[in-house]
Amino acid sequence: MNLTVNGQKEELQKRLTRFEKQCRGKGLRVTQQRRKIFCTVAQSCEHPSAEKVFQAVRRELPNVSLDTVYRTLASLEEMDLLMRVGLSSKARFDGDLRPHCHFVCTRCGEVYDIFPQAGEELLSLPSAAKEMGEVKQVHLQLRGICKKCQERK
Amino acid sequence: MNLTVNGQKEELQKRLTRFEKQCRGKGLRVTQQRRKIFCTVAQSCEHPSAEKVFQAVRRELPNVSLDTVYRTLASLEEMDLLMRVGLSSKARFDGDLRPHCHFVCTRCGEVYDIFPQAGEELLSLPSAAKEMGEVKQVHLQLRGICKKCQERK
DNA sequence: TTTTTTGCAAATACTTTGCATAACG
DNA sequence: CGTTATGCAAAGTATTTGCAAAAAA
Repeated sequence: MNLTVNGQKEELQKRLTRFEKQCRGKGLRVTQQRRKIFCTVAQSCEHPSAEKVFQAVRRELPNVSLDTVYRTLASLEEMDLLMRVGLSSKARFDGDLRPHCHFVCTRCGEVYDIFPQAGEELLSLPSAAKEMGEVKQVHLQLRGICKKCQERK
Repeated sequence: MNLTVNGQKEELQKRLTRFEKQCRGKGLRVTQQRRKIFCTVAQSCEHPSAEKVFQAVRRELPNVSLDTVYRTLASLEEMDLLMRVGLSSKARFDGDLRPHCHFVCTRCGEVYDIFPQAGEELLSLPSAAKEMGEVKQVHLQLRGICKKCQERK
C-alpha cells in the first residue's frame, strides 16, 4: 500500500496522542497492534480495506492476524477515530429515487428516509466533483443513534 | 415484510411501464421474477435486504431462488431502477475526519476524496434530521464512473 | 498480578457462479 | 425456435467468534 501522507492538518503525532487518550478513556489498552493499525489508516489516503491494512501492518508486525485488524478497525470506528466508507453488513435497497437522504443507526442498523422540506436544498455539489468523473447518483447518509436505540439504552 | 406503499409520486403502474421499457431497451426479458422483484422494492419503504426481498417475492412465486433475487437486484441497480444503500463488496476505511465527500466509481470500486473549495458549503442538513436521532457523522457519496474507467471503455 | 488483547482456527454470513432446464419473445 | 433467465447446488469472499496463550497496566 502506498502510504502517502494525507492532507490532515494535525500531524500524526497529535493524532496519535488523541488516539491514546481516547483508548485510555475507554479503558482500552494501547497495544502495538492498535497503534500500528491506527497509524496505517491515518496516514493512508487510499481508503484501504481491512485486507490492505492487514498487509501494511504485517510488514512491521509480521504476526498480526486479520481478525485483530477487523476487531481494531471496528473499535477505532466506534471511538470516531476513523470512518467506514459505505456500510458494512449486508446490502439494502431503495426503490425510491426522489432526492432524499438516509439516517442510518449505527447501533441497530436501521435505515430511515429523510425528505427535505419544501424549499430546502438538499445539497450543492462541490465544484471538484465533475473532475472525478460522471456523477450518476448522490447518496447522503447521516449516521448516528436512532430514537429507539436511545430509549432502550 | 410490511409493504406499505411509499410516497413515490408516480404510481406503481407508471413505474412498471418504465421498468418494462428499460428492460426491453437493454434486451432483457420481462419475466415474472423480475417484475415481482421490482415491484417489491418499489413498494417497500423499509430498505429491504436481498433476503427480505426474497421472502416477500417467495409468497407469490414460491419457487424463486435467492440467487435470482441477487442477480435481479444487481441488474435493476444497473438500470437505475433502484439504488443500493451503502456499498456492497468489502468495507473500506478513511482516517481523514475533515468534512469531505467520496466519489465512488461503480465500475471499478475506487474511492476518491473530494474536498470542498474554500467558502463552499458542503451541505445543510435537512431539518427533519434531528427528529430521527443523534447525528454523529455525515457521509456524502457521489456515485458514477471515474475518469479512468471512462477512458478504458 | 490481573485483566484485556491477541493469534489461531474454525464458523458464519453474504454473495456469486456453473450448468442443465424452463420460459420469454 | 432460439436465446436468455431461472433454480439448484456448490464455491467464493468477507467477516466474526471461542478459546488458550501472551502482553499491557
